[in-house]
Amino acid sequence: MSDLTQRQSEILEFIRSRLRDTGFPPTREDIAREFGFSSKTGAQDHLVAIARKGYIELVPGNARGIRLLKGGDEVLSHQFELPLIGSIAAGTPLTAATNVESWLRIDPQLFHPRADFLHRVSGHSMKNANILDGDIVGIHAQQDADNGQIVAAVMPHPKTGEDEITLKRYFRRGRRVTLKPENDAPAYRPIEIELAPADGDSQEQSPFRIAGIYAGLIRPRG
Amino acid sequence: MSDLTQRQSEILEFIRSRLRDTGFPPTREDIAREFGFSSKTGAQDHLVAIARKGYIELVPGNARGIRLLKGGDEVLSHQFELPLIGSIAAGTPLTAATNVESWLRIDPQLFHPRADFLHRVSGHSMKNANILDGDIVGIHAQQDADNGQIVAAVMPHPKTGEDEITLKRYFRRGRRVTLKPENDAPAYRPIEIELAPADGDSQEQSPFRIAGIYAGLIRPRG
DNA sequence: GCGTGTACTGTACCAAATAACAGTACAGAA
DNA sequence: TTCTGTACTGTTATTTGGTACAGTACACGC
Repeated sequence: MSDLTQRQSEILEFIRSRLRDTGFPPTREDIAREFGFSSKTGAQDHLVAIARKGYIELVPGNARGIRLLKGGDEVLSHQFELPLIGSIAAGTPLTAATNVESWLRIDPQLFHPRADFLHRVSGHSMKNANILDGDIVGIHAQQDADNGQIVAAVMPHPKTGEDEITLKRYFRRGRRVTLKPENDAPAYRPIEIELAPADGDSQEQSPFRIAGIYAGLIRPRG
Repeated sequence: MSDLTQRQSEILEFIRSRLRDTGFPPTREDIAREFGFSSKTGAQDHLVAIARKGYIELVPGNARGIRLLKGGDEVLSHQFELPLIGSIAAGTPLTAATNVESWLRIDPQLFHPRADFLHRVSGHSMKNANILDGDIVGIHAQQDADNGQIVAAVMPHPKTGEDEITLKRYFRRGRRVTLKPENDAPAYRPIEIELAPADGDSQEQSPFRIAGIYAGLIRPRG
């Protein structure tokens, strides 16, 4: 259906999500920041390409002058839908199109705080928090969390090495982070992480990052 | 309905029309030009007033950072909405308009079996089934149930006498029905009910009826 | 009469944002 | 091999747009 390249449709999807979340389109700089470009020209080039293919219209000289053309009513319907995020392709932003398993028709505003995406829980590690295997949790996207909050952490799977989302209760003291499962069984051990010192020049990748905080759940069966 | 002044609602309407037509909000200068102000400060003052009254949100430092809050003309089909049933007015069918507290935008097909209506749980009587106070349960409407299923039972409140919905685990042996809470605390006692003999002419009201079976839940907060 | 809110004009500053120019690198088709 | 398109980095010029400050005028309630 799409004659857009992978990257281009990711960017188009980002524009849609920004419209959904903030009510207005992103700037070139917003796009560059989201995808990790160091220059906004990269974003501009993509926009021109997407516009040339007829998916958006660029209004010259206007800040945020991006108008969606195709799939316009899709934007409206996406207002009450949430992406279900499965596994995470390396180096992609979380809600990139490739990581979206499906869209579920649920009003994001049902959750408090508002949910930005969904994730299906597998396993029983959060049993004591009444989050069960097969539940779909709503996650409010944010980069940090308070002590004791349940977070969606992104970290490589111990065996496959592929990035995945897990729910854990978050505690931090200084540079020491503890991610604690909520299950008394001995198999469930807290994960201890020592954050790299924050010297601006460090190239080191943190072993995990917070994708957001737990904002509620859906249990799809009785 | 509107605590906005004449001028303020004109400006709000202009913002809406711009979003419809161009896909992004107007700038202060756009507004000033439209209404013939010679200075954009006039527009800014109006925006601040409208924001203060809760109709829009201004995102500081962002070009066109205007977000609509109220009055998004949401003409949505009920196809992807479910009624939240609160207390039940005497002699009304369950999903009669009077009993509907609100409509929540959730795809009924998310639940298995499909949900026909929702009900907010109050109390901890189903704690062991991992259904908590404040959870919103999806109910699949049907008149009977299998032994061991969790049902939404309609019965008069012991004090007020008003019909209400409660969740219980359902067991039936002959004419004897047991509605069992899922909580070990001694305060939660099973309810035992003797059904009236089923002679077709009986005018007798059964002391309870099954509104449907539990089909899953939504927990709206983290 | 005084304070408060609405409805503007006019000036000014500066961060936000667009947009153009000059590159590099790589992949696939002609 | 050359050409075209994608996917960027880096720099700079210029405009757009937000916001603060200082006013004027009028209406309304206390």
